[in-house]
Amino acid sequence: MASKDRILRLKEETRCNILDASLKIVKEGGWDALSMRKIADEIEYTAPIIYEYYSNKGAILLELTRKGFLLLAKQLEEAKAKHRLPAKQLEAMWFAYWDFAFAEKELYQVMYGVETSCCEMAKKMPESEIPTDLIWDVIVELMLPHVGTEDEVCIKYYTFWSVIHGLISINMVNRGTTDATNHEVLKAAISGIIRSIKG
Amino acid sequence: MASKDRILRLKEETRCNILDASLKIVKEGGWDALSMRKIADEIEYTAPIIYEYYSNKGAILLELTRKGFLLLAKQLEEAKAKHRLPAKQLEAMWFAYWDFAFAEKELYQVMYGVETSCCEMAKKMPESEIPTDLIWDVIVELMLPHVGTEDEVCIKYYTFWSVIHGLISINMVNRGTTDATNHEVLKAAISGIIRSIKG
DNA sequence: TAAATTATCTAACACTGTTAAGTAAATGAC
DNA sequence: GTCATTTACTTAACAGTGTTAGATAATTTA
Repeated sequence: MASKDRILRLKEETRCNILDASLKIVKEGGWDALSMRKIADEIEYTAPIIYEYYSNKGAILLELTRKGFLLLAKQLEEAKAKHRLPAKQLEAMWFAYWDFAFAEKELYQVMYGVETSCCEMAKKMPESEIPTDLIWDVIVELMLPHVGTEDEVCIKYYTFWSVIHGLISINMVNRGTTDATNHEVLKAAISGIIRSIKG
Repeated sequence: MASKDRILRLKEETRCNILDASLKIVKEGGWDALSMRKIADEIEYTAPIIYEYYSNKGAILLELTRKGFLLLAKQLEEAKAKHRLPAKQLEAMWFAYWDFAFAEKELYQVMYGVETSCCEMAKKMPESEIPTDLIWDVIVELMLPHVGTEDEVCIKYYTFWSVIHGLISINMVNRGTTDATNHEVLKAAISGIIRSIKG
């Protein structure tokens, strides 16, 4: 029967509408703003209907996560296709990764567990700058006798911080790697950056 | 009056107990498990009492964040004090930073917006490995004619991923740096790692 | 002892995710 | 066509969340 097909198509469309509505809500008000009732409002149903399509809220997040990975993969492939040399491809791919993170900020957040909601004021907390300053000072000293500019120190500091914080969050949120690999990555990165400062 | 002092001391103690109770709850059940009523239970009061000490839940998180930064700073200083050469100091400080993140996992999470709760299954999602595989392949190719071992590729992959994901999350959650600095860090890191692969 | 202040709790509001039960609409069989 | 069954959808509820207002008990002050 053709009506069966039509109904199946409508169901599939609603499944898709739920995801679209969710992403819309999140883009407007952040992940905290996402609720089953708001999704229902958006698709003009009541909340329990959503459970006919997704077993719970987590399943919706999971589906968005999946879509995120597929979109990221597509953009990585496109970036790769624009070059022939592996070195150029790799560079382009990581820049594509970077661009994806900010173009699809909300997807990136749910894919890799990056919080933004909580404690907006933590940015302005003076205590948060103490660790920064401590390390900053040592970088300055390491540069001596050359007196590094603000920018030079800043770049080195963020390079350090990024690689270490990145490795930490990857291990906390996603499936990280082995302790041995972690240590190897850390050691090599730190000594590499130190060399790049001294040299 | 001495009783005034005693009361003030008791109040200060309760303020502290609230933080201790919060951290205990979080360590037992993660950040999602933290609620005003559970904190109240723990300190043997009812929920509204907490609002006499902290204006809202966010203020408690903020205070824990502050304590986290101070503890991290202390450990960085201790690590620094163990060495004389700036290079050795820097190395020791970043390793101390690493250790802090896992020893005080819950504090690190709230300090730097690292989620763990949501989507535990996302780790096992096959789609999450597609971007990894795409980049992995290019790293392998870049190593040619030398055929890199699993470990060699893994270390390079995680080095790339860490620095880029780290820079992204720092910019999303904490106060990042300028676009120019970001770009500089990215460019230098990527070409640095590529050089370390080829050389 | 009486009044005023402080400490604490109960009850409520508006939310959240989720489930069970009920109702209306469409579909099936005859 | 009518009747029974299934499907679609809603309302109501439960247990939980952060937060506030108002009532009550305890303590301090006069």
